[in-house]
Amino acid sequence: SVQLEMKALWDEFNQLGTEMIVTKAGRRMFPTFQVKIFGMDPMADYMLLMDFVPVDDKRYRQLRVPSPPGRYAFHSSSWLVAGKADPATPGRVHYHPDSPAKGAQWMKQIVSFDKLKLTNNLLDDNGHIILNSMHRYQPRFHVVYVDPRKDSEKYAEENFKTFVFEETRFTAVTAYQNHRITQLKIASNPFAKGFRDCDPEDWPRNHRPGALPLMSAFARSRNPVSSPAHQ
Amino acid sequence: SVQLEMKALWDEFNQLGTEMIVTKAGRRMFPTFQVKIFGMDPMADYMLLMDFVPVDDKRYRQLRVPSPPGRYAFHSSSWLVAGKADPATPGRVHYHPDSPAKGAQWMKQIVSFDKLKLTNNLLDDNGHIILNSMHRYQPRFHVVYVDPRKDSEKYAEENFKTFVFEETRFTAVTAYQNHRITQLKIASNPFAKGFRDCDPEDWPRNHRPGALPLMSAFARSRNPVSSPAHQ
DNA sequence: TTCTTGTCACCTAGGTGTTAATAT
DNA sequence: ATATTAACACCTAGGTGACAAGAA
Repeated sequence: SVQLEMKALWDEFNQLGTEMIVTKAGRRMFPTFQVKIFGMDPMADYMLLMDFVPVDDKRYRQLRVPSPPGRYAFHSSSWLVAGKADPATPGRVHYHPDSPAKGAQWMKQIVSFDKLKLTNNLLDDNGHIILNSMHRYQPRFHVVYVDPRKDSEKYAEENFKTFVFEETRFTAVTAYQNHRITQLKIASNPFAKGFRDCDPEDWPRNHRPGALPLMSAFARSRNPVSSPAHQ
Repeated sequence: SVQLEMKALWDEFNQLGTEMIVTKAGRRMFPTFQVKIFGMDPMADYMLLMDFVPVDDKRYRQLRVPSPPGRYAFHSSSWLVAGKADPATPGRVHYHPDSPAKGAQWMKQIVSFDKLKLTNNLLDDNGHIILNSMHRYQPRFHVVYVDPRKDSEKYAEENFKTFVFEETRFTAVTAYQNHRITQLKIASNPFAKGFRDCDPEDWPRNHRPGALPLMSAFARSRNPVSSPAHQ
């Protein structure tokens, strides 16, 4: 059996509609897909891998609602269906880099897929997972028992187990659409700490271009949802 | 067969008398021990590992010669035998973290032992290699064929191959003894770039101690010991 | 006196969202 | 109008020798 790590965080993102950035060079997922594994044969070899399947055959677009007077941008609200899915991307698979390894090794600590990267480059030759932007995907986790028997191909069915956590579904995007997702990423991803503005210490400091005093809430976000007190 | 990478650099260090820092927390080697491997069975599994054996049973100390007037320290010259070796350290072994892997995998690129760390902490529990400071060591590289036969222990001898490169010998130290070794490390290790002072570009900038004008030597130190010009 | 330890500024290496410019 | 790209400041994470203080 398999237990998803950081489930609470995944749930929080999923409730808002998780988005994952895809770039030409490849972008890691956040949250990272991590699991605890139970019930393996400690002495047997296993391969661990992930793939991503389309949740539906739709292409999405964001409904942008002009903000009320006093806000300068748009308020991203809900996703609309923009049409039928683009042609499917190459169905790549990501093997956990420690594969193959013994069951004991896999079970003794959390298994983290933090080397996995997502790209929208159909011609990617770095072995990254290729996804269509503005499409929804379901990550899947597979465990393959490395069968020592000569005719192991015959038993592929029973040596293969798949685990799906629906709370890890996401929309692939090239730029965040939902400002709340952006804020949750900034709040929870250590690498985005530079964009937090509620840190109790080391203020003031250098700001971004256009960041005036009192305006910083807006300078930091393209689609501010609510800030009653500027001007 | 096995080919040592960066042999020219190893030779350069060896000519001066290579020193490797050991710390409580563990310090990487520089140069890093890296090899190219040939002649494996591409489909067979191998374990790759390193260990370190004493070159002799001596403890060393540095002969320090006072510098000529105008220099503020000592000029380290040659090593003297300080007596018999200290009690041997636990003879640990470092498995390359990709072990076990197929011959094809090992041969298709340079194998780098850059995760290997040296420590002088006899109680180390991070799995680092434990060495005695002021003693000389010879790194050894071992290839173990993972024998699929049930009675593989019987064939341990023939499934085991050891490679020794004498130019990788070094003295373990807690602080560099030979200033030329320090300079060569600074010149060739990217992580020590901050201590180079002959960079052809981006000058002027903050200098190192000893680099004139005269005062900059002290600008870098936290607790200037003697600065003729500041009260 | 000689060797060891702990802390530091300064790097490498690479993961963030931001932003302006570009593409569709 | 919407989506994508590329450069960027700002982080995390961790590898350097220098240095002062401590230990033997």
